[in-house]
Amino acid sequence: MAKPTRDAEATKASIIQNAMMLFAKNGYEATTAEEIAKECNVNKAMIFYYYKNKAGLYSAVMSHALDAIHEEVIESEKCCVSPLADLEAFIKTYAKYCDEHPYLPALILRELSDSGAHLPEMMFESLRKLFTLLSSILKEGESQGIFHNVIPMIIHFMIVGTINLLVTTKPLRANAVALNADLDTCSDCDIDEISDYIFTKIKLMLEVKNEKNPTCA
Amino acid sequence: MAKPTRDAEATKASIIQNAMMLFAKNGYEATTAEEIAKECNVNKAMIFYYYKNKAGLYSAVMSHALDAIHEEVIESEKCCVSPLADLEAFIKTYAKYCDEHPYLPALILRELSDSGAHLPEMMFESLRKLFTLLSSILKEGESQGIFHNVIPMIIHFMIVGTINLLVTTKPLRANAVALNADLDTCSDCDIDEISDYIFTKIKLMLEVKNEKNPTCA
DNA sequence: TCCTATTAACTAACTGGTTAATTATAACTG
DNA sequence: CAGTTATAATTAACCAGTTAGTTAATAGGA
Repeated sequence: MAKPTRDAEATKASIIQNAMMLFAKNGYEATTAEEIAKECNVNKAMIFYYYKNKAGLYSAVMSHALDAIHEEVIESEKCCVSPLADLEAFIKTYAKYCDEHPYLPALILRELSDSGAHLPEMMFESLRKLFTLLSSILKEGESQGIFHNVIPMIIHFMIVGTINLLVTTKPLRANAVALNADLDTCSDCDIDEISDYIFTKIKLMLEVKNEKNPTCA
Repeated sequence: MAKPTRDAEATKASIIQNAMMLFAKNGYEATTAEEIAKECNVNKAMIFYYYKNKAGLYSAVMSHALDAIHEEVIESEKCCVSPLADLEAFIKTYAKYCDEHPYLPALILRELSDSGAHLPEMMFESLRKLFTLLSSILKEGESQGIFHNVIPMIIHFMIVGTINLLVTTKPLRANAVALNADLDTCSDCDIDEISDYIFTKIKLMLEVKNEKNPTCA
């Protein structure tokens, strides 16, 4: 069937998608309603028709993105074999999703750097769910005696922050190498190497017991 | 001596300081020239007189901030006792500086999440210097056989990213606890605990040799 | 006097948001 | 099923407020 001349769902979805891309690329303030409308060949008024105002659109975009990643991570992790396997699933799924949807980490980073200035309640919820998920994995690992000396909030930012930064700075790092060849910005590292490395290192960090002088039995 | 009625240096410095604060708090686009001018009791035209345009001011602000932190880290680290001590100095100095100047991490995060979209050359240089510093510490440690399996770029983002996020989200995390008491967002952690924890964990992560099965001797 | 610092007033461009009119479509009706 | 109607989707034109940047005039100090 040919696509209908008017299709509310398609229009709404198109607005969300293009807005997400533009918000991520240029930030909230620098992105104009007209720009978004032009990008998806839709009249500007449609944005206000469907999302009331710019803040409403932003809120919709963020919830959409965060819920999507949360679902993905939940999905991959429902196995519950062991805290270690869950941790690995968390890291790798999060990394892979970010790599495939690079606007997401940019949006999250920007929002966090505002300290949630215009962070809608709904979005805050979604962010919190992700943290709660990792937190429970870490605490389970600690109670099983696998992980030691865990501060979930710090570990969470260590994982999520590192991945977000590596994904968002990908073009920047490639550019840096072009300007200065003897600078190793890991610009060739693909996302699998990166998430593998992060998992390996976080694992080490959590598994070793005595922080000052690691001794073996 | 009484402060002169006209003092170019003081005016310039005042503009930089207040602009830094406002850019960090509200972002580049959301900060207006008039707002900055009002904040430092200076005529708006002075901003354009001294910094040509908004982008010029932003560039000046960023260089100023980044050079300051770089100098601070260099200063504390000139001891060169050992890679481990240098690493500790790097982490703790960076963390302390961020805590004392919380606009800096917000600015850096925002800029990185743009992937340096309007990142001026000058500022890029300053960011690079910081990375080069840590990189040389890590490589020295590796060549001395203290650190193992180091990818400087990832470790750099792990350290700097974690600290930046923890500093910028401080108010957000406090707020989260107020809304949901059984959520541990590390809102009471002070910067010394945090940097100590990060150093301890990064140390573990780098010192243990075999990633798969850590063995001793 | 001459140069630098400073100001108030101005403008041209842009932005979020509105509105009244228009079109497509589905539902109803006889 | 043709024709009517109600309503949801879409548009173009517009508005009021804001913003970066300019300019011409002025005041202070060496």
